[in-house]
Amino acid sequence: MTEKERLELAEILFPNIDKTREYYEEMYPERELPEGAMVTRYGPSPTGSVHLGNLFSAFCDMVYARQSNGVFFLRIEDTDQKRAVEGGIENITGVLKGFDITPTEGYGFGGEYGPYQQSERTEIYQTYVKDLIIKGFAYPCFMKEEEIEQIREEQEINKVQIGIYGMYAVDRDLSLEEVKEKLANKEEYVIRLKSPGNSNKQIEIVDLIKGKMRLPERNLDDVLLKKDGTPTYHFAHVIDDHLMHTTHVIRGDEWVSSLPLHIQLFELLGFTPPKYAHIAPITIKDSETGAIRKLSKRKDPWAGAKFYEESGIPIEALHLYLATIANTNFEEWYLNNQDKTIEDFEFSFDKQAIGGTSFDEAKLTNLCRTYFSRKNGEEVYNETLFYTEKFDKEYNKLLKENKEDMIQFLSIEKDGPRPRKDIAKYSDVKEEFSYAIDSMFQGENYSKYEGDKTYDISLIRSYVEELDLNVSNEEWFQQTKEFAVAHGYAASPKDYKKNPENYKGHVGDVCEAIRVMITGRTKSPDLFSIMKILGKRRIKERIDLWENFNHRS
RNA sequence: GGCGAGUUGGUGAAGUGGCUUAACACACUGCCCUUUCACGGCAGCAUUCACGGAUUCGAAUUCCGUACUCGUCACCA
Repeated sequence: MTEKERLELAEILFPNIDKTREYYEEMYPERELPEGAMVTRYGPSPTGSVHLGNLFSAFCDMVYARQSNGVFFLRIEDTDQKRAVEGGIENITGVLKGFDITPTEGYGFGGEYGPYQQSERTEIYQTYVKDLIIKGFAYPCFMKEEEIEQIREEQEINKVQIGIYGMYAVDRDLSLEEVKEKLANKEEYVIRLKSPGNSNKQIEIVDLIKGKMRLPERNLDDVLLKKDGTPTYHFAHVIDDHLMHTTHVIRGDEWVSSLPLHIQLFELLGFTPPKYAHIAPITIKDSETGAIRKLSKRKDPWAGAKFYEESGIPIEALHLYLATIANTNFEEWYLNNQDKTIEDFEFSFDKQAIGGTSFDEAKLTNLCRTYFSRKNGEEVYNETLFYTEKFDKEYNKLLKENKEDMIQFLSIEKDGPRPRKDIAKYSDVKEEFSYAIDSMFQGENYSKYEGDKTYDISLIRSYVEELDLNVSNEEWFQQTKEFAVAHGYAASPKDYKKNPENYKGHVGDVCEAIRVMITGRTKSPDLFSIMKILGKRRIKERIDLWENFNHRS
């Protein structure tokens, strides 16, 4: 086709497109940003619930943009209406907010480079396609599905490259008359790229994470515009990331094989391609088969973003975990810089794992424990209150009614250099501090106590009579020791171990009896602190409770 | 099948030719501390980096081959 014919063809195909590329280039000028600022983007499809892997890539986008004073924008990639799910977009923005991964721009966040929803940008894509047709880099292809399938089979038999290219691209060189005729017959068509590539040649691509890669040049006539006039991912990516001035494309590594196409498209359109960073998927070793596979929403509860919120895993702890898988040196840095936060860490692409990252649940749990141990009682109280507001209304009410007590209990052993690590998630508070709320304690009684020891109730009663709660922890323990000795117990476990026959037990046994009676558990934070908060009256009530409970059973 | 990437202890992993008799963390085990549980301290936990070959005075690190794993080969993203 001559240039004149291509011009005519473009007008026939896109009569309603009256803008030019220059129009859009002018509309979306270069961003004015500081030197080295990265512009990243998260481009989810609203096709269902958000996966941990999506969250991870969004997290990376955020972190790199933030540390370089750049821009992190959200773009909804909804070019496939067949897969769209009702409420999908709201779900995405909701999850991002919930996880404190907040774009600085984009769908629902404002910005000058919108619309940030691909289904709203059809005209833009078509403008550029029209331009490609005029330049002879694209053409309408009328091939039917069956036809393509047949070619594919033939290619498989002949063991040649599969796809539409070269001699298989039968509509590549249709004359204007032929196109007009098919159009008149209302034949459906897609717009394909007229690829100038040669698959025997290789191109070298530098990926920020994976390093240098040699890939064959793309020689396939890929689809640019689908039958319904909407773009494919590849085309939309190139147009959008150019117009939105993305500097760093961070995405899953399932895209590396289409990289040559993307590069080719950028070149053909006369754009400078962005830098690419392809991240490996988060994997897991299947507990049954032992095979390494992608995290699956069906099999692994922690694959879905909802899981973290529901089970009460603090967002900040999850960020910590995402940071440790994002940069392999983060974990050690964080450990050595306890006073710093994620924002103080400088992430870099070359510290990012090239192979698949395995999900390590134990490590996440540990991170959570560390997180909680660094929070004071009031913070834990407030955050737990927030969590239960949504997921445990009943307990939420109790927490509010017992605020003063709760904060005191949650503050035990918090001020020292060795804070306790007994909470891993908000939902643990209820169980770990089950003794903190009277009404709950009475309700549950001692049914969860699994020990089989019997304790000397009258001994503990007389202990409580003598008990002085207005002394220091050291004095209290000294007095407890004296009490123990006076009643035939050893003052220390060591004494007891030396001559067990001389004693009924040791101080620890006395303390255990008290602990079990007033908390219903064999382990708890500092006993004296608990007794102080409880006060004598409530301690006595609980001993009565224990007695009644034991008599019944 | 083609193309690309990966393969280091129970786990996550550091490591880019000599400083590695393989860091760090988690888990686990033992001991210590201790009123319980934790926390903390000490010690143990890969003589070896998928396998085979090559280069080199020297390789987990470079090269070739094999195996396995993952990704991709749509008018889905």
